[in-house]
Amino acid sequence: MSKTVNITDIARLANVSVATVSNALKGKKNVSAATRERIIKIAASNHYQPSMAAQGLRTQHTKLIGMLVHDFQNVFSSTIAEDINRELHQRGYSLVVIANNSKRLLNASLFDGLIVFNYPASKQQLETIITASKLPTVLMASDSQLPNVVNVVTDNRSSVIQLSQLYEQTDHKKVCFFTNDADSYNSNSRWQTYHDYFLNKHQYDITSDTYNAHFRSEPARELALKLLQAQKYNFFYCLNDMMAYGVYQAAEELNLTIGQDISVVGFDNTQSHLAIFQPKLTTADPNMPLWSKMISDQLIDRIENQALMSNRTEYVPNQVISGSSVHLID
Amino acid sequence: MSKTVNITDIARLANVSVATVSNALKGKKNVSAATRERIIKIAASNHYQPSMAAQGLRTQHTKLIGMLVHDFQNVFSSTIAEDINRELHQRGYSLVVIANNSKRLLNASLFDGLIVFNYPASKQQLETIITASKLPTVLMASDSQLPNVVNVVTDNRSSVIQLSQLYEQTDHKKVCFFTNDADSYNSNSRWQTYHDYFLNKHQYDITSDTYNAHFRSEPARELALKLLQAQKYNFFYCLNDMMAYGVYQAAEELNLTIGQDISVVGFDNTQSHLAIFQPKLTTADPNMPLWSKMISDQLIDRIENQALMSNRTEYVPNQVISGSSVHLID
DNA sequence: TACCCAGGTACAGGTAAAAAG
DNA sequence: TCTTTTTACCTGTACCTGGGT
Repeated sequence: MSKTVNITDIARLANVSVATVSNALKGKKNVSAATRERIIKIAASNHYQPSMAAQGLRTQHTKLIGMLVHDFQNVFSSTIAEDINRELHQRGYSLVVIANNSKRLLNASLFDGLIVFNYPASKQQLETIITASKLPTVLMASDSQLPNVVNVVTDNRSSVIQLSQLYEQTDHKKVCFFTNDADSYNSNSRWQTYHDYFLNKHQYDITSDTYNAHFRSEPARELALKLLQAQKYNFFYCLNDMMAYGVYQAAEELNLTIGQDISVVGFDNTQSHLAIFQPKLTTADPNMPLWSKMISDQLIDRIENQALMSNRTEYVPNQVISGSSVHLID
Repeated sequence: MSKTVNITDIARLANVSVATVSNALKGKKNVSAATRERIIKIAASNHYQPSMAAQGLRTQHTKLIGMLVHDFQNVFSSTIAEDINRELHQRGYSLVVIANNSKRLLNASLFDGLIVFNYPASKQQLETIITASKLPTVLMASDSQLPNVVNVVTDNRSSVIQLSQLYEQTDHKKVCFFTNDADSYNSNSRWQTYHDYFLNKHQYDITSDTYNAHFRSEPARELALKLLQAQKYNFFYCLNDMMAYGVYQAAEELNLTIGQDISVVGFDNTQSHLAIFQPKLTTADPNMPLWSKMISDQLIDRIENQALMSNRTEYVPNQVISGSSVHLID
């Protein structure tokens, strides 16, 4: 393991001071063109790379953005990390993804900013972590009011309303709703909108037809199995796609045809390289590219321009994707 | 954004030198119990966290392991990152996942070690990156001979032989092989074993019945569609599961029943939260928990014990999972 | 006086080793 | 010997000084 070459080595090789090397490589203008050329050449041929630790220590920033995920596995089948990474990279930042059990890194002045994705801690716990980290932060599924936090969330409302309207175009009138735990932002915000819509438009309170399937497919499958066998419902509003998948499985087991015998809608347009909704699921697409861009922009604004430190919430417009999982009458 | 509290602040509050604070918090024994107690209490109540940059700069290590992935999406669809993360965390290291375009971090003395997962660069390019980084490295799909590299790879040979033997138990004798590009370690090593087996056991050279579907499902689907329509083959040896999925799709489009009309085997036991092989695919399971443990152990040995710097390759035993995707005769 | 270019120095926040009480 | 402090150091960057034109 040969010693890493540092700025002192380059200075010696170029017969200049370390300050001049630093100035030359950082593009400062108090260096003659000739000297700069020479230094750059020497640095390159010796594969010199400044130490992040030294740089970070001196400048107090690292150009590193941390993305905290609950665990690496379960996190996404979506492209979100990839999209955010691309946006940040374009702006000169690097994204690093860390899991739950590496929270210590958040308080170690390693990152310039923080993105929290799908983190299933309670809002309270999450806010403790963020406050301790003192980092400018973007939350992707929250309505936190912390001052250094921007919430960039999918605009649940408009899609839920569109999905609700399908109820008026089908003869499947026995509707139920599959939700997540009580502290889930997306579950709450979607459910509330469904609730208000059905109450106002149809004088119907959906509360007693709401079931918590934890945003996961297996609990949804079991629940749907029971409910379908009892013939209690024929329209399943699932507040995310995973649960819709559970309903698909249950239907298959009971030889029911989705879009014919029962209707199902999801949310999130969760895609997987393997796999698939057959027939195509009607769901809401969160517009990942735009979402990613808004996240990056908001976060970098916070980092580079402390003026904007007030809390805010940004809504990412999304769009309903029509499949054939709902039985429409004409 | 309040100033982060540093070791000097704690020293002042505790009326001791910074060295004593450092010693107390790091568990060094040259500090009295009373002083240590007091310092720990003060540090905790002020949420003091040492700066990684300063620590890393001084000690020349960070307890950070970088995992380089081609893109985030395909890593997170398996349990491997999560498994490795758990192992490393137990040993006092943190895993951070970075993508392709953050390679600059590898040369910045940020990581103590490097894990490369499924990185589709040529062996040559990969070795350049690793050499430049000067980091102890574990490769998960390679037979690189670099001195600071350990290859921890799935033991393709034993599984391939077991899968080959299915040929003798079926009446689907028209076999073909779906591979990846020429520089893929797993594709090559699996194919070579198939090739040798069929040549030795059946005096049959599989070369002209080999097709590159790039380890992806879509090319495999298209290829299979053509081959099935031509009725050229009825047994598809896919060198990974993605391509097997493509064959499943093609079969469904042509109303062929897997395990009945045609036989398919895969490799890797790729699981997805959504989705699924119907009927169950016969494939090889890589034993992720063991694989993860071997990776962590090997890497940490390299980092902490420079004595072991010679190159080596470790094989992770795996196991064939029998599904019903092969039509067996009794 | 002004600018150009280079070097000296303090410093970021810790830790290891030597010195001292 | 036991504690604690002093000093040097890790590797860069920001700022200031100063000679030359």
